[in-house]
Amino acid sequence: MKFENQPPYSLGQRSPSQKDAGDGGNVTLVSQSTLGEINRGRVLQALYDHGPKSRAELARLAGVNRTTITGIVQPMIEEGLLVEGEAVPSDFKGGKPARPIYFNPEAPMLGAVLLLPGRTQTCLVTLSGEIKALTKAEFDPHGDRDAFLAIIKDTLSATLSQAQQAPFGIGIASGGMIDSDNGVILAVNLAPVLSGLPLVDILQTHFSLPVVIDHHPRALLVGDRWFGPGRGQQTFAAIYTGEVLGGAFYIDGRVYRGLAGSGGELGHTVVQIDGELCNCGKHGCWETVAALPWLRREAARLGLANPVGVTSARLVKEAAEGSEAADVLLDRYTRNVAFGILNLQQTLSLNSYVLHGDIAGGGADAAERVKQHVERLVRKRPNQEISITVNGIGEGHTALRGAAGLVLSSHLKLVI
Amino acid sequence: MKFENQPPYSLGQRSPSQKDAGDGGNVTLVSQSTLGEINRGRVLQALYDHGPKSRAELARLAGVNRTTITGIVQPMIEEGLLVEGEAVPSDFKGGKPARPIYFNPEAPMLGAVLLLPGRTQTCLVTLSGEIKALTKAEFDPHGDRDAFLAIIKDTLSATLSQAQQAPFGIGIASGGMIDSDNGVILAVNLAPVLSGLPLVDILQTHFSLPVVIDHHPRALLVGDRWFGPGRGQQTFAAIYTGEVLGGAFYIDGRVYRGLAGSGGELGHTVVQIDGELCNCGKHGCWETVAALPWLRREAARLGLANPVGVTSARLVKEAAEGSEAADVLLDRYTRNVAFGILNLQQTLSLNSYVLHGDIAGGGADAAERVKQHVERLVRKRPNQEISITVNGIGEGHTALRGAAGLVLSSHLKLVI
DNA sequence: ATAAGTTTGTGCGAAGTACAAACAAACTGC
DNA sequence: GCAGTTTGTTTGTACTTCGCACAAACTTAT
Repeated sequence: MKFENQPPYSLGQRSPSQKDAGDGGNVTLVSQSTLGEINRGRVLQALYDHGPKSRAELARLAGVNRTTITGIVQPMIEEGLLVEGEAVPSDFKGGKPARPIYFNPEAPMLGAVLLLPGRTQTCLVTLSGEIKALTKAEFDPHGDRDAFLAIIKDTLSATLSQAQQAPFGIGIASGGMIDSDNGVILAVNLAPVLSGLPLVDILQTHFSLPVVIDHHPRALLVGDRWFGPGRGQQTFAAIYTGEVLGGAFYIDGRVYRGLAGSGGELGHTVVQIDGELCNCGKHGCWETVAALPWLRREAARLGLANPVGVTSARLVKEAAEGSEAADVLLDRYTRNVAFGILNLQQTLSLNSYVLHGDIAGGGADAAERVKQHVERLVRKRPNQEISITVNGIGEGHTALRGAAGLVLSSHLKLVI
Repeated sequence: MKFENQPPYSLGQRSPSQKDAGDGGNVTLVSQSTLGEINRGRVLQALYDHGPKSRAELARLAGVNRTTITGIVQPMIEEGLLVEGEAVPSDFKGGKPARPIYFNPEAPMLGAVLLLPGRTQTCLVTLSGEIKALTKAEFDPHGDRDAFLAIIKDTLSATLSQAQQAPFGIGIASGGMIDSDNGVILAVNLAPVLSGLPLVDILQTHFSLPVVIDHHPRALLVGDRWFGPGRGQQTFAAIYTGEVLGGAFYIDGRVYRGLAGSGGELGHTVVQIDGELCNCGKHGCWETVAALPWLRREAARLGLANPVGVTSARLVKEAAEGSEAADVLLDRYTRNVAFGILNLQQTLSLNSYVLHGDIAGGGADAAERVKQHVERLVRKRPNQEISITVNGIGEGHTALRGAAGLVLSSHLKLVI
């Protein structure tokens, strides 16, 4: 038959942003090789989420045949990524003892770099999250690009020289605007030396290792996911407050990036249309009312001592000691933080938020205040409890583990 | 070896919302049957996105072997879902003529229901998007549940009786708060008779057909995706303005739902912390400044004639005729609409927005104004153009096609 | 009219991966 | 020592994609 007299297959006009892709465009079939990779990644992810497990336990968790699991894990045992543990006496009457499987401590490690304006840290991270060979350095944020590259290469070389074997790759967490698809630091206002730097290509060429980069809040999220309170969760968000405000989300088992890593600019969502001028040029951004500059300016207005040194941790402490001004300011600040989380919750229903940075410094008390404000604002849904926690691990360490986790995600295909 | 002396595999405490799932929890491996289903769905999706294609063309698009495509499509031709078209003379010198493949016009159709307060429409939709057997009915929004169920069953029966064979299933688009996982209408403020109704189970039992339900803006999105300006796109959003404001997003090839369909309550994200009281109980929601109530109240304030009849279409027309008040009001209104899109863009970088409802009634002019406001507010990223279009198809028809598309998504596994 | 060249669609066997069943190994309790 | 149970391994089957060769159907040149 002829395919004529059919209604046009696009009944509305196509929008201009995405006309037909070229050959081999967005049609992706899954091959059997890909199937194998997907399943290997999911087995490894299950070990991250559930800890050491035997083949039979993994088979039960996945609802598949024991021989399927053996077929998946045996090659990884043989190549040294996984190792078999000692037999565990059974909980049952009789029964062959189970042999749990987990990551080989002698497997290659992961390289990690944290890039902050003017300073950098590098380290190695084991597959189970231990940090080794931590090295720190400083650089001139307005200095010469070649000088910076020499410093970063030297610092990384010092770190990598302490590994017995080549790591799987190097992950980089950086502030600023990052193009994570092309591995380029687009702009860092506080460290112009970094702006425009194709750091991934440079380091890949220099070290002959895979290199991945993402921006700092997303690295925090990945750190939460693999080694912190997000472990085993399918959906949650990381929110960072400090001099600036940022966030990232993990949705249905994937880090949300948006096009070229541009998603998640939460600090510049607007919560007060006619609010104060933001440094991005707009008015009333969430960052203008939920970051340290606002907090310190209000502390000065309320007459708190040494306002430039005010932090959430200090306010929690002073409120506990009876200071009403501290209590009032902390309440207003946590309410402002809550507005952005409310908008995120209304938009995406993530239900679980991990706080980092200054607000995390306020501990469980600050988190509980934020949670109470969010619950007052969000319309309740059946069976949907909102969780707001803090990541109690030191800031640099979460970001470094997160940078390492970027390598896990891309190299071991732990996330599909 | 023993797995002792290892760092605890959760270095931070887990947040309380999602402890370890039960057996068979969130570990999902992919089997070869699933692989086949995924690939069949992707081939069908490619036909939706690209129109009739031959096996060789599909193989090129997907980057796989021609025998792979033959193995996938032949069973669907044999079972009547697809059909081979007439040979198309080659563009080349020589070469066997290609046989394009597309949906069989005699394949089963899709059932669709649109549920609005007090009225309903049902129809059949062909796989290529034609609407047939459209039936309308009214019901008492405060009436008796059994009376309503009788009306909906009768209306659907009338529609389904005009199909030569049983449709694939029935999709329902409804206003209000919907639990799309369990198929329950949780609450509809303007039609209390629907609140708490497990409509999916009721209709599945009555008609012995698969039934799916989702809320109205998401059905609009699905309609855009399969049959409208979203066709072939991997990422875009649908925004609906009217008496209320709502939206939905399609991200990386999937409809975003959030837990039990709760994501996407865009109307109740806050854009003005100390703004006017919203009917949800909060202050300053996007809906309070970007829906018809605000528009009509401001029209009255500005002294426009017949303010209760003001719409975007009317303002566009009057502004074109020289009314400065209309022009000013339209500009303020499109700016308010732009704030919510700005926040969505900052959060998710969707880049492509399809407008529905009243704002779409303002046509390309209103869309262009919204776009200009958004572009003034959003910080430019390299290679990221923002597109804002309107879906020019009649409102009811997009939603009905969207309801039908819900069946496509779930029954034919066109979206993974 | 025939042959060369090209593209599409089909047939056949190989490869990769999961599944089912049976069996061996390793235990507990009687 | 044997029955019962669980874990891990072996063997063969099933499903799906891939590679290669060949048939079919055309255009162009001789």
